[in-house]
Order: sequence, then structure tokens, then C-alpha cells
Amino acid sequence: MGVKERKERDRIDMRQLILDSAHHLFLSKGFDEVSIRNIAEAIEYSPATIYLYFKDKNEIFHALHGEAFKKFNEYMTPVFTIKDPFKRLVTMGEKYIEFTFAHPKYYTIMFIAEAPMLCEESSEGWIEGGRALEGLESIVAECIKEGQLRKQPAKVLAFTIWSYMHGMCSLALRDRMKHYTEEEREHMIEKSFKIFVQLLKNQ
Amino acid sequence: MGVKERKERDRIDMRQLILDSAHHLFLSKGFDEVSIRNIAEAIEYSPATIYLYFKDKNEIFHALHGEAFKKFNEYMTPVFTIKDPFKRLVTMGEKYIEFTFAHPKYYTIMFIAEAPMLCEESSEGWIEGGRALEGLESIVAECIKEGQLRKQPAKVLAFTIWSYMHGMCSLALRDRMKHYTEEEREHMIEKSFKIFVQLLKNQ
DNA sequence: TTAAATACTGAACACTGTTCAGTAACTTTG
DNA sequence: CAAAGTTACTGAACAGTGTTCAGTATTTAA
Repeated sequence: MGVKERKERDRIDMRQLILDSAHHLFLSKGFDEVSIRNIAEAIEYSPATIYLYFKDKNEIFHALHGEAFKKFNEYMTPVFTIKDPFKRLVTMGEKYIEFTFAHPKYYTIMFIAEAPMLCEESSEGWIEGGRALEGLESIVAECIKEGQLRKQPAKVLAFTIWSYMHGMCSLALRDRMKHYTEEEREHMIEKSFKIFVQLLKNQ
Repeated sequence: MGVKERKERDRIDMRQLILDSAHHLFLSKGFDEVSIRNIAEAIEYSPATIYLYFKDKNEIFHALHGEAFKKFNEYMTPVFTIKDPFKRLVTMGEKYIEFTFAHPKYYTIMFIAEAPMLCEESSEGWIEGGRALEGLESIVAECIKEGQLRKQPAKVLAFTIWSYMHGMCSLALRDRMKHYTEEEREHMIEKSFKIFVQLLKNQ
């Protein structure tokens, strides 16, 4: 009597099929531009069927939110092999910028997109997101312990660093750097990053 | 034969009527949630009429974008009376945070909202926005000249400061501080701001 | 074989931005 | 003052959105 089990498997497969399709469309169009009808058409089902597997469009948003963070953490993994904590911190910053412009759609859904971010506490996205933040906090703590950063609350300093990185990246992604000329813009981010690293170093 | 003149005045009045209505609705619902039909209903005209005065919804967006920046610059004006440049800089930062949480809808349209930000070069928003940035740059330059900040390109440092401020404020506005507990969240921003000011000072 | 449960869909609802033919009200001209 | 021309406005439509639900097949259990 493995019927129940098979049905459960089918259910999960169908959810994955919808998610994969949504993911694929999302990467080429962005979340708001993907409609339920688009997803349904891609998997050759009726739009109503989607609602048998997901409560609403936001539940799909949350799933993609989680996948984006997974991708982000994968991207950051190699950084953690770097011995020197300050070098690790700086490299993480560089990787952060890289990720932002390599995967703007992911970055947007992770940090910029407005969407009922109803915690639901244990959603994939928030867990993976928390992991990423804890990674940063641990590096900062290590830098402080080794005397490479001045003694101060690691959690707050980590948030300060994250704020700076996010501010710069989101201003660029959301096209708020129009005040700079073409040439300025190209180098502004790397120059600013260097200045910020100096700010941290000279503590 | 002042007919042409009167018609021109009527046209401007009608544009303003639409804009005021849009502005009012925008403050209570947010840009995406305000529809052309909402605006039309509020001024008791047909939706089609809106299109006789504005090319599309984006033109209305740009107008509001401009008004938000005007409000922002008004908010910052008193800061420029402060004599000491570094104190002026810090106060500007505090005011920036204040403005963000006092007028989240304005802040969103200024710096976060995605919208065809088609430059059109001379739109109200970009001019006022440029003014604000230049204000910051001039303060930073003065701090450097007076030796309160290390000698370095003022424009890049100003962008670095802006990035930090924006990152922090937009993470909060877009609900990306869920990783912190209720109590942490309340003080995280002010603690972080203090740390950032220290980072600048210890140059 | 029949009854129950499941999976799926067409059609609808109430919205959205936008366009356009057609009407009503003014302005100018003869 | 009447006819012609111009302008201001609108109803209805188009193509799209998220979402719901009655109804229909198909599969499973009795």
C-alpha cells in the first residue's frame, strides 16, 4: 500500500516542477514580471493548478528567496578557507560585490525586493540568510580577537560592514548613481571599497 | 485674447490637481498600490483624462520622486548652519536616519523603488538629488581641509558615507533585520552609527 | 462494480495600465 | 448670431494581473 507514499512523492515533484519553472522565468524576467499564468504555461498546466501546490505567489517568492541565499552561501564557501581573518573579511567583501553584479536578480530578491517578508520563522531563506550573517560576524569577531580590528561589539560592527556593502550595491543596482559620469561610476565602487577597508584597518 | 494664457494656466492647474491627488494617495498606500483609476476617482475625472496630462504612470512617479527630494532637502537645510564641519556631517547622518523613518514612502521612492529611472537629465528629482549629494560632498571636503578627516578624494568618501547610511536605512525599511531580536534591532542602528562615526574620526 | 477521494481545469471576479473612437462644450470665423 | 473648427473629456474596450470555485475527469478503496 505505497500509494500514499507515491502521492507524496508526486506532490513534491510537482512542487519542484513549478519552482524550477518559476526560477527559470524569474532569472530571465524578475519576480514581478513573472505571472502565475507564465509559470502554468511553461509547465503546461492550468493556472489554477499552481494554487493546489502553493498558497499564493508569495509562497513561490519565499522559495526563490531561499534558493538565492543558498546560491549566495555556496559562492562564499571558498572564502572561509583563507587563514588570515582580515584578509578573509576583505575577500568576502570583494566576493559580495562580485555576486551582486553577477546575479542581480538573486541579490534583489534577497535584500531589496519588497514582499510580504512574513517571517514564518523557519523559512529556507531566513535560515540561509542567518548563516551568511553569522559567517560575517564570526570573521569580524576573529579580527577583533587577533587585534586586526579595534575591540568593539562584533555583531554591531558586522552590521555596519554589511550596511555599507549593501548600500553601495543596492544604489548601483537600483540605478541611483546617475550623478556620476560614466567614467566615475566605473571606478567609484572599487575606490570606495578601498577607502572603506582603510577605514577599518586604521583602527 | 488671453484665452491661450488661461488655457495654459488651466493645464498647469489640472496637472497639479492630479499630482496632489496622486501624492496624497501615495503617502497612504505607496506608489505601486496607487492606480490611475484611484487618482481619477479622487479628482472625479475619468481615468483616460489622466493621460491627457501625463504620458504614463511613470511620469507621475518622476514628479513624486522630485517632490520627495525637495522635502528631503528642506529637512536638511538647518544642518548647514552648523559651524564645525565634522559636527555638521554627523548631524546630517542623524537627520538622514530621522528622515528615513519619518517618511519611509518618500525614502523608498527616492532610493529604493525600481522604476524606469530614465534620466531625462533635467527632471526635478535628479536635480534636487544632485544638490543633496553635492551638499554632502562639500561637507566632507571641508572636513578634509580642516584636518578632521584624512586626506583622500572627497567625492569617493562622500559616496562611501552615503552607501553606509543608505544600506542601513534600506535594510531596515525593507525588513531585512529579522535576524536580530526585538531588543537588538531597536539599538542596532544607533550603535552602528556611533561605530561608523568612530571609524571616520580615527583617521 | 460501485462509491469515495483526488487531480485538474474553464470560467469567472475584480483588479491593473493604456488606447481610441465618439461626444459635448467651448472658441473662432464668416 | 450661426456655422465651423478646436479642444476637453469619457465609455468602452484590450490585454494583462492574482485568485477562487464549481464542475469534470481520473484514480483509489470498499
